[in-house]
Amino acid sequence: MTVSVDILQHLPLLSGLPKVTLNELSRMSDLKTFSKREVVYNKGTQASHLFFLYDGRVQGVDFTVDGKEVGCFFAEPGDFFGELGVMDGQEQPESVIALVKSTVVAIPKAAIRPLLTAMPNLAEALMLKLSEKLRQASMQRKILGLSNPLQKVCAQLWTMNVNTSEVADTGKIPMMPTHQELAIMINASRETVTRVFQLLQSKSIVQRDGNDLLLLNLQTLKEISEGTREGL
Amino acid sequence: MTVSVDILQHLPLLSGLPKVTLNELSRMSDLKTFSKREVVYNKGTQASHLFFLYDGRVQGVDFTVDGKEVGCFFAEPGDFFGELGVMDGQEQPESVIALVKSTVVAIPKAAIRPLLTAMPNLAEALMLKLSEKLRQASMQRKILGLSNPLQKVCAQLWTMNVNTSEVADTGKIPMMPTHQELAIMINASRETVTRVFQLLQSKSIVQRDGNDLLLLNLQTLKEISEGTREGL
DNA sequence: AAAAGAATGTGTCTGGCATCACATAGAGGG
DNA sequence: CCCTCTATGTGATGCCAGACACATTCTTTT
Repeated sequence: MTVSVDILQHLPLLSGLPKVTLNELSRMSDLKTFSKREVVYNKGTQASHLFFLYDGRVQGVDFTVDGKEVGCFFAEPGDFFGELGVMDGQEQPESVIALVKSTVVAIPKAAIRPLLTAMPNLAEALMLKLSEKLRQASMQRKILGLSNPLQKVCAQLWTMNVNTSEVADTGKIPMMPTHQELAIMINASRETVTRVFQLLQSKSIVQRDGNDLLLLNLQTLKEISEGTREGL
Repeated sequence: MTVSVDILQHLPLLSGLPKVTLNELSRMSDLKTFSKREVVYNKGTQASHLFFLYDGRVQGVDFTVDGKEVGCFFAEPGDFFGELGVMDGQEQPESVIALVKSTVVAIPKAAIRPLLTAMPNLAEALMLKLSEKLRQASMQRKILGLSNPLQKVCAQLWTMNVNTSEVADTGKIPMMPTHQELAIMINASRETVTRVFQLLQSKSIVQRDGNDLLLLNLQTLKEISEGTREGL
């Protein structure tokens, strides 16, 4: 029932807050660990907390009535999620599931709401974060519009890439999601994703490295995702 | 180079502002008319204004490299758009095009930004609006995940419906977009949308009424969109 | 009223992806 | 180290939505 101030301070959204506020948040917040596959919260529930991913990876998912899964977003360490229910008081629009063992900071809605009006720069920061989320949604929408699964996968990998250096021609995706988890993000079948990966590996564009995925040729990856480079 | 205070006041986001502020905004803002098909702003440009749709209907669109159009959102009177560029200073992620003759209020970025920090309740209102947009994006994502075009169309119509009364079993979509414009929203071909409409009309679920579309049977519409009602 | 241009309607064909059905390979746990 | 479960790999099949090619209707313009 207490999260170290140090941890809170390293969350981008909260880093600008004064010590005294952080101390208060620290007392009210909670650090929870979720094992692989565990549900952080369910679609349709009322939001009681704002969540920050401290470590691991979670995925927002929804299910169609016929049982098909739809992937909505991935969250990386530092990201927050579950904000919609906190902001507008409506139900959570999707469920969130831990893809790997994950550590999550949960801050009660009641602790966050007052800060939004009291601290203008927090409101500003949140605004920026929401913009970022909207941009990501927009990007994901474009990926879904691609006709070719190869393009979809490459575009998705491109957005997930964390550039190690600024001018690197290689990249890395830590704690790479499974084919299935990727598939529901780009609206494709698991098998199709597997086949695409076969191709990308055979062309030395990507390479597995334990739990991580190495992107060996970012240039080509990008070109494929953009529909250039017709010759595979 | 002036928009009447009355118009500004009727925009949901601004309705809570004090008279003096509205007066100031009024002086700096601009009321522009766009004819059908006209571009409000282009993807990739820097945002100079925050836009509010006063009348008509606009669509956010993007293009894939191979020329295919992707529909991102529809905006209805009262909605704002182009906010991302204003908020984070990045490029506009998509182009916005008037689907019918539309009237748009353009407020300079420089006039809006200071208000966000000065007026906490405006910030709050904006936050809510951004949440709403995120929810819409989430909803749209789910529509794209549906496997059946019939379901997609029905789900899209369902989200576009403006309920005339609260317990109505019929609805209406004013200034109905064309099949093509719908198609790019749900990631389907124009012909497929046409065929779906043939079916829906033959079953008396929808009916054209000039520029509007009447939804004659909301119940069935919803059931189809949810995958229930297998027998057409 | 005529003509041009949008929007919609409809048939045919085909390719590519989902689906199913397994095989194999890893990972984790006792 | 064996066993179980999950993840990945791979072929065969079917089907449906996209692409193309027009016809037709509706709208707008002059």
